[in-house]
Amino acid sequence: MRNKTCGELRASAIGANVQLCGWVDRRRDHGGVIFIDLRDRSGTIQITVDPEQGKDLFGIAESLRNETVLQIHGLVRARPDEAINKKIPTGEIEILAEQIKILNAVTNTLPFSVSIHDDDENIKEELRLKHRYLDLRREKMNNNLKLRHKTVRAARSFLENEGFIEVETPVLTRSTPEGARDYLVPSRVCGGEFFALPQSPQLFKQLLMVGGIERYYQVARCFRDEDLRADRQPEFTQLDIEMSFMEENEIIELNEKLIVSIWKTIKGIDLPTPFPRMTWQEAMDRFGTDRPDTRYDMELVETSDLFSKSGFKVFSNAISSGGCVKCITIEDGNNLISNVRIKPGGDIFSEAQKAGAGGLAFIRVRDHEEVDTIGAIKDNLTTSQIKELILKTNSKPGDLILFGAGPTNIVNRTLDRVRQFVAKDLKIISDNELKTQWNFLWVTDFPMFEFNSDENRLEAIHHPFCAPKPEDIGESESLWKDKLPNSNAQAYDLVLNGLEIGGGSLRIHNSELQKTVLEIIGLSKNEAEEQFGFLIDALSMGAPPHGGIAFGLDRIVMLLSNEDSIRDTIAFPKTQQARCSMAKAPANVANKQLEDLHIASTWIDPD
RNA sequence: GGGACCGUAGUUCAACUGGUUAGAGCACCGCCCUGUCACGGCGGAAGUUGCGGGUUCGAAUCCCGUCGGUCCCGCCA
Repeated sequence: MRNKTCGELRASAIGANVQLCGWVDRRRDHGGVIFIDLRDRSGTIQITVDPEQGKDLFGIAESLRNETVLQIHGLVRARPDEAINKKIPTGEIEILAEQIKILNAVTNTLPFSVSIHDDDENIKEELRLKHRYLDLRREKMNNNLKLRHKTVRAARSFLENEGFIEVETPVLTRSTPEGARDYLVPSRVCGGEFFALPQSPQLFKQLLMVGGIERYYQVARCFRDEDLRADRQPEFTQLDIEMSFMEENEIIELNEKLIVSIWKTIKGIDLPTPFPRMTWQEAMDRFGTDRPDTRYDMELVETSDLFSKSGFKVFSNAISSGGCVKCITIEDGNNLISNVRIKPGGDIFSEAQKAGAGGLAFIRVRDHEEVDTIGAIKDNLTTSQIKELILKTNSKPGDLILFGAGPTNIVNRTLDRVRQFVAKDLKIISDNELKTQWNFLWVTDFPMFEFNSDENRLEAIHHPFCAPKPEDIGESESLWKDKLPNSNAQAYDLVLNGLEIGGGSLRIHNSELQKTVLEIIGLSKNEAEEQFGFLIDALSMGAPPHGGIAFGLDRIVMLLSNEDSIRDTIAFPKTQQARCSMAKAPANVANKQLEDLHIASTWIDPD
């Protein structure tokens, strides 16, 4: 149908007869001469329709509307000097139309403009999702999908060179107790039983290692039936990787190279390596989170020593009951942030509250080591304490110091949140830096478990297949059960600008150790056997040491394309109600279908 | 499950503390225009103000409910 694309033609093609296909991006009708911007995936080019080419041709050109699908036969010719458009790549030339065939007319009113000229227009997402096919035709979305493809291709090509093979794993699998809520699929053949869609191919990729694949990857669709966010979809894509006979450091280094090659391909950037690394403990101490945004400072400073004997009860009580007092220093905060904002009712105060903090103490540093604060604090501060605080926080006159006091996890959560809120609010990183700075960080040495107080049991931080640090559990099997709860895992997350973009670990390849871990998270022997028996069996039949990682592809593409939502990187995403407003899914099904599946709905329509 | 914000011609927005005929750009329809490129000019059509209820002499505006969308907490790696 075509022998050239719109965007590829240049002055070198002058004199050629070409056939093009595409959409009418815009039509400019001068009565005598008509210009059509014809658009395809590659770009746009101007089609000129001259009345001298005949009434029929001109009549067709007059009837065209935006987004009409055309096939054009024409002659590539130079534009007159004064009509050259330097703003577009094809601006030196135009196509003199000799034949226009309407491949498909637009008979419906368009819900929004697709034209590249309107690409920055603020179209409601509701509409975009309903008519996603049109939305995808827009330049921005078209480019995002191309960028996504290039990202995957770069990963595939890198992994190919490193000896990885792509293996598909089942989408119909079994439900497992840990982690997110499963999407379930009733089995017709096995009445009363259900498949679950995989939250990740975790177990299968480990079993591929036991199967001697040694190096596996997959662009894997994963499903989690939890509430949505801007960066969370019920179905999302992981770049899933697993390898045998690799130590933690070797895995990290290889994955770092993978990321470097992706950024080189997509952005043309040579990322400096090695990426910085930080233990989980250090991340929590210095930033209050396991995924610190290291593009700016404002680090958390531990001031418990200073206030342990303070007469300010909020501080001293926090410490005596096992918690801590930490603070962040906001440079020039005295000018930038008013008391209204950090006192009850203020926006910064309520950020702290949302994190669970009871309050948000503050000290304003003035000249000559004087400070301003509330009376209750000031009355209990000695001159030497002030001196030490200023020294410790490295603060100077004009700075505002904000305090969190209480249980350590709440203090960390609070100050992390306030730190991010203030950084965004004060534009401590400029909009430009936000989009051009790539601060990668490996966070390592996660604890194996954390206590779930609701269920009164230990819970795996990543998942229950992460291997502990060998030095933490020792050689003696009989001590594992006691040592494991306080062990760290050989687990690592890759953090980029405060977002987790991947995470992985070495896996347990010893069946006894695996049994012990399952026991610690509260599975009985029977439950462990029932749910993970196949894994434990496999581990006892010559499982190689192995480990891997999974990257959140949607998030990576979101960052590479400077989008704020992963929906803009997914061709057909779901709304926040996990609904597809285009296909109108989910939807009711016929009773017969339910009968076949041996299930009945308990749903009662509110109407 | 909870909190916040949003919903007005096809679309993007406007309409003061509630006030009588709900406006404008683009798109659409008609006419004019031979070098534009976000072409231009003249004219026209286009509305259950998401839906339901309430308050009021009077509701796009205030209140309640509901549906849809977005952001966030819980949840989720």
